[in-house]
Amino acid sequence: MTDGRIRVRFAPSPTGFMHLGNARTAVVNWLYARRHGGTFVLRIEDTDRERSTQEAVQVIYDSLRWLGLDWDEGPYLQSERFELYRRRAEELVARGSAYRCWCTTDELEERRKQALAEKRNPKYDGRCRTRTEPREGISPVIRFRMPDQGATAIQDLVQGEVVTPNEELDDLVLLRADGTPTYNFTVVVDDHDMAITHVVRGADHLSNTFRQVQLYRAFGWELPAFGHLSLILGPDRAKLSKRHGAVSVLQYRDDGYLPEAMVNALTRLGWSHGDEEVFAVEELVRLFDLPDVGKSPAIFDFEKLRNKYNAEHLKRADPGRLGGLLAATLERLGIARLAAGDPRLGLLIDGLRERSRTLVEMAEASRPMLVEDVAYDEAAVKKHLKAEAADVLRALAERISALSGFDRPALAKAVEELAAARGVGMGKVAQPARVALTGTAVSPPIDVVMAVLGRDRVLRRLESGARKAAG
RNA sequence: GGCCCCAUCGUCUAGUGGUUAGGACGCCGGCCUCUCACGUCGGUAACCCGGGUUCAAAUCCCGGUGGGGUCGCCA
Repeated sequence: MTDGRIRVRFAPSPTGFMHLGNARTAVVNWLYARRHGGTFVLRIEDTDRERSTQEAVQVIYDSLRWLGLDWDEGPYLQSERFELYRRRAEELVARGSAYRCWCTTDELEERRKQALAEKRNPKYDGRCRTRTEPREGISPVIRFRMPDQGATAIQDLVQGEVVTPNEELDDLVLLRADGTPTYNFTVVVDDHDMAITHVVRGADHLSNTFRQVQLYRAFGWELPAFGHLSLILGPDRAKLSKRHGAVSVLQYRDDGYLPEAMVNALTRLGWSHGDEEVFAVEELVRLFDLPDVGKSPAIFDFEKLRNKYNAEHLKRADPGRLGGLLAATLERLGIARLAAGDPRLGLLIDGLRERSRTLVEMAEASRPMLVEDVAYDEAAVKKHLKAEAADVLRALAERISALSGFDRPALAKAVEELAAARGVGMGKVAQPARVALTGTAVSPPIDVVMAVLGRDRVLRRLESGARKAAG
């Protein structure tokens, strides 16, 4: 169960927001490390200096922290390790496994286009493999000499055995003309240097893996285990991308989702545990394992995240913690500022957690009970604040003002007793009261509404409602 | 186009040769009820197609079809 030697890493490139696919990869790596008592390493792959930004690095930290995925090592920044990669590249050149190439990007682009037009494989033709003299005014790249015979096989923890012919692999660039290293090179050097035992990433990297395997061999390094997770697809069945909208992890935080719901939903793509669907993070740590992950791609079901995972985790979350989150949401939405210990928070959580699917919904549902003025819904007024309701509301106000306590049981009792005294059902009292108190026909139980509002507001709103009903 | 991967309700999935093909989200209806929810009961809906193998195939094999990934001096 515990293997301290297991080392996994999450190695995103900081080129924008962190989307659900990256998040899933991070979650799986983290769960795998935690389950096996291993080490979770964070490495930022910022070798592309054009596209990498400091803000995007911050987004990665924020996203991981929000999800609760703490890392044991790092963050390592590849941009701080360029000298190391350069030395490694020269090492390969010295061994004859890599060579300098003076072809320009324009030339390559031209050949690629032509190959595609002739329906040939657009791989590098290897014309610089034997060239030794430089070309005037062109700084060369360093290319890896890929074997062009045979085949490369990998044993993948998720995908099983996958084999590809080596003629598919072309001589990839290790170092660009400006001396900076490329992804396929740094990933191998770093995974080796950082003693990564399990490389777990998205299946979009599967075809790169064959190239990387050849790099490991050229260096004479031991291979890590690989696990390629099938991709998360958008509703159109294409790889999840910006086009699909609402795919940034932090967007879910802002939309009122709980991180554990997110982790739960992401983990359940391709993985299951009998008929159980809702898991606490600790349960996932105990139950989740890589070999149990299926390999068919999955479409992320945004509706189920909301209706099932988030709704369920909202019901299970600690009320105190939820109170804090709700307070923050109320403030952010400009609805109200409630102090941490405000007793209304507890009442709102009790009254709303089972009727809300997100924190934002909860905050919006709290609004009528927290703001100064009642916003009357015309249909609700028309239906429930009829002439005969005026009397009921005044009678209720009378009972409320006579109350010595102002807690939920006392308030519920006041409403029940009024209904009984009048020989009518609860609905005849509670519905007009609900509209008078909140302006709408839908709210948490009436005792909760009154407890949150407080005596003064209740009496004031009951009177306003009565006047409105009387016409 | 080459190479690689995938294929059970609309979606996430259970299933590992013999099941009335199960669960969940959604949708529809009943019950509960101060509204809305929650809960609960019931319904709707799937094994991509074609060949094999076998007494028996959603399960194994082959082919097809469909979908996806990848083919950068991006990661």
